Amino acid sequence: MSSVRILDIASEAGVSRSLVSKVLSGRMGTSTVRPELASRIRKIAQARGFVPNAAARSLHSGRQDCIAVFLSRHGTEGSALLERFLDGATRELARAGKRMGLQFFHDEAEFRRDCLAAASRARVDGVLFGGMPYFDLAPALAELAERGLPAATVFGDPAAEGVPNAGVSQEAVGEVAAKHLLSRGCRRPLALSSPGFSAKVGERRLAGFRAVFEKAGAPVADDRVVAISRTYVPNADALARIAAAAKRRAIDAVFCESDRGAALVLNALLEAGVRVPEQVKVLGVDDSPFCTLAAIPLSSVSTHETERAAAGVRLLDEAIAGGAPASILARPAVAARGTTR
Amino acid sequence: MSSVRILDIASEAGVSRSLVSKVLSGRMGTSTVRPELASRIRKIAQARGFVPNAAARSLHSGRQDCIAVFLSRHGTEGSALLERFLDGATRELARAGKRMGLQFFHDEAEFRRDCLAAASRARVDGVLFGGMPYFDLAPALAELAERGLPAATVFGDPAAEGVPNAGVSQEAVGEVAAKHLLSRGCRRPLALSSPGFSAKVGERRLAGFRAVFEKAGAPVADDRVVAISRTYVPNADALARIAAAAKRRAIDAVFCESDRGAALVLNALLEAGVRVPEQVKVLGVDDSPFCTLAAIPLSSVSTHETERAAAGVRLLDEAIAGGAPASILARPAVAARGTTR
DNA sequence: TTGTAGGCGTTATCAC
DNA sequence: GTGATAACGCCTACAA
Repeated sequence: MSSVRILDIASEAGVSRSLVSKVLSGRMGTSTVRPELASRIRKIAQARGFVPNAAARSLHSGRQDCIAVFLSRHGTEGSALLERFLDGATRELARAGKRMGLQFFHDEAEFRRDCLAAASRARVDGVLFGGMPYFDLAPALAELAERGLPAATVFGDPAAEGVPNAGVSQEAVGEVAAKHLLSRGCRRPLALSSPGFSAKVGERRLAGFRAVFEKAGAPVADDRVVAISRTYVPNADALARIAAAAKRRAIDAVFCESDRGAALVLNALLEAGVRVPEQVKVLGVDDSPFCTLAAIPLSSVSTHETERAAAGVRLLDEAIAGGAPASILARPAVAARGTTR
Repeated sequence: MSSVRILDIASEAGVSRSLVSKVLSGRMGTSTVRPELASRIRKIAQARGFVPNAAARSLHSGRQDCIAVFLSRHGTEGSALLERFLDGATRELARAGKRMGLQFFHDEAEFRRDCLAAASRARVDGVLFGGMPYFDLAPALAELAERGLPAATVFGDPAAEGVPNAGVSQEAVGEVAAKHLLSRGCRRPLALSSPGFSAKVGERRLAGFRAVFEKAGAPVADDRVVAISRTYVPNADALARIAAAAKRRAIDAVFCESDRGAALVLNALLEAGVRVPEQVKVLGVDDSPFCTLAAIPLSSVSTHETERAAAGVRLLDEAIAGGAPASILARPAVAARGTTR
């Protein structure tokens, strides 16, 4: 019932525990074994389904083989952002046989109370952050560093100096979006821009977007940039103005900073009798699962969340191993669907 | 840098390790301490930020304080099912200071290769299942039992005898849906029914649905039941037939077994010029986040995934502690929105 | 080529 | 009231 130990295998094989340990780990040190004895030991271990006790191994190694994973849920409902993050992260963790202490948080208070309290070297080897933070994590990251806990982030932009991040170029998000719309013949795009969080995500995406259109000889005038709130969703007022602009043919595309926003824009356009994509094309960001369920399947810029999460785990592992890994930057890509056909 | 140990506190307080351990754990056994000494010890521990070493504690207790969480992703993209599951499960795990080994799987092969291999008493104390399984898990559960690993499931229906489940009454899903539509004046509903998995989820939801309408004197004729595939999504053909039925006023409501399906039905109806909800009401199941993003906000039956996941963790904990917890059954509830206004 | 001894940090039993 | 000691299972330097 209880697990098989090295001692059990040693007894059955009539050898010492150390020999079994060495043979099974493959690290013989200064020792040697007769090949036949080694294979007999391995066979017994296999037959009895030996798996090393995680706690004992951790106690010896001084590692917990467990990382804390803190995910901000801010503005992520339905975007599958977290699900994709976890898909990538767990794949990488499972490969390494590591465990995790997963916690979600919605705001700073919750973060300090529930998450930070659980981050100790006596429980985890490091901390991985994901989701969409909307408060400054720098102080928390400094506190973790003080506790000797390595950290890594999977955010669009790095959260603090010295903390490796598996990010995505925000300028590139705007650039690939613009290039895609240009290739579809758009010349008068409207861009929804949110202030985002401290790193000015929105501004930089917008900058990339505008730069491409500018270079193509079709600069995006200020009256075709609509500021939206931090929730990345345009309000009724903004939607009405967008629909009106579309009706009078002042715009031929809408680039939204989120799929939620894009879905709402799409609905508003259709309701106003605007034909999508013939008259106006719509492009979102995140490549959310519900894109395929929209009245017209929604095109969207993917920021490769799954792959970045896996990369984040690897960055953290490097840091835990004592390295000083550099942040990485993923290239976004457009998933083209009905709204930009 | 490295964590503070009991030994460190004992040195500072000028007492033995055992005394510190007893005082901090509050389990004094046959011992006693002077209150002032106890509080001095506690103060030192607090000041130095003492957190017991998880590995050492596990080694002593024989527990890993870690559970395996295996989530089937089958048919869950965008439904937020997994996200909600994890929200509930992690909250409960964090409360108990437990870790988890999370793994996603898509099919049986992946499950056997990636998940089952990681389930050992030497690594985890038990196994929790969630998501939507679409193959028979009974053999796997039997194998876990053989390994002495307790298991619990968070499925609609129990997956195997003797494995506690935090479920939801499938009949009740149909019942609350029917009652809701009845209360909105519907008398000629159409029901989309999928074969679901082995436990005949679809049939039982349908049975509950029909029973309520039958009792209300408006039985659901067979020609108003449309069978759909296991993916819970109607194909183009089915959508066309539904729209046609709606146009000739043969139906006044559509009850879908999933929000994905409901979203597609809604789109098909609107495209065919059917007014929703005036002419036909639409009701889904799962209360997915994208419900609020549909052309008309989608009403949906919630099966309380978050709460059930938390309950699942508690069931598993009971089983790990040696108990034989009974399965529980949640009552679904309707989240009423635009499509059943 | 094989075995012994000791330590990782915590807890529980028992002796003082 | 307090402390010494052994045990959990694994790993490794060192002895034989």
